[in-house]
Amino acid sequence: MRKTIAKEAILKTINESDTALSQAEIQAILPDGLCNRVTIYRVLDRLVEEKSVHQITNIDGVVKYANCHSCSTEHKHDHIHFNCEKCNVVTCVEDVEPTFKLPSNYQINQLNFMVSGVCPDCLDS
Amino acid sequence: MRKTIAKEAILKTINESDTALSQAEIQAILPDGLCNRVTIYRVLDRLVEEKSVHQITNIDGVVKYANCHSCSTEHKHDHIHFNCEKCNVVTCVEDVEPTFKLPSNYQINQLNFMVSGVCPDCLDS
DNA sequence: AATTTAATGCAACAAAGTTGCTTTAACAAA
DNA sequence: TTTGTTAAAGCAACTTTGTTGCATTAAATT
Ligand SMILES: [Mn+2]
Ligand SMILES: [Mn+2]
Ligand SMILES: [Zn+2]
Ligand SMILES: [Zn+2]
Repeated sequence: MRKTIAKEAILKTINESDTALSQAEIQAILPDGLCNRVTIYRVLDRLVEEKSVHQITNIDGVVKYANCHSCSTEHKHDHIHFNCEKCNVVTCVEDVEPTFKLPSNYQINQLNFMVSGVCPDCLDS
Repeated sequence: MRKTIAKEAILKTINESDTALSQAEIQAILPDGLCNRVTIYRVLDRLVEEKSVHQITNIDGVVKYANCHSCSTEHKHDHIHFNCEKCNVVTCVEDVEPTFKLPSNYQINQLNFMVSGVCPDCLDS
């Protein structure tokens, strides 16, 4: 994957954010005119394929992207994600990995665990 | 909520299915011309509000609807859902409820736990 | 049977994402 | 440094999916 202005800016946006971002949110953050909206879609696809970012599907169906925090050895993204219904923010709860026991005759490729409610910040205010 | 032909047919379709169904899938199952596609959207919204069916957001963002199986006392839907990448079917794995420990300063309203991979049926074939 | 109003049908609209194709620019080789 | 190759970007058109407004229909209550 070539090191283009759009790719660098989008990856930087995701990595500097402490919440998961959608295409629309990334577009809003990027300097106006930095790149076409189609380019954002295409760069995001490539970043996911390249395993440079994680993909989360929010409880409302909107796809969000988050930085790979501790994926140096292995690309892993099995923690819980929290969707705040007040501030509409999705965060990686990196230290909370759920446990569950599916029968062994299921082949597991991917997890998407969403918890929705009200975040600590919105609760005390 | 009034007992209409569309509502009865849609609820029956969901209840008779052993997999979760999307609006598009329900529309394909219903007899042609039974009701307008907009009606399906509106009936589904009401069935969810009325707590007659459960709502699941698949890993691809598509919303699916499943019957309330053991919700006579309480409307609860915290088990895992499995998305098969081969047969493209979403099933409720009713007996597998994940455990996780979020800090108490999170207010939890709703869960959406998806596991994606290959289902037992598709594995041995 | 008459009344009320929830529910439906239909058309138009809106949001979100995709595709085809031309042009641009990253980057490697000469 | 120039040249060639092709991935990536821009742009317009399109598709898909879901929503809204409003007139009409039909459930349910009296
Ligand atoms: Mn995450
Ligand atoms: Mn279920
Ligand atoms: Zn919040
Ligand atoms: Zn399958």
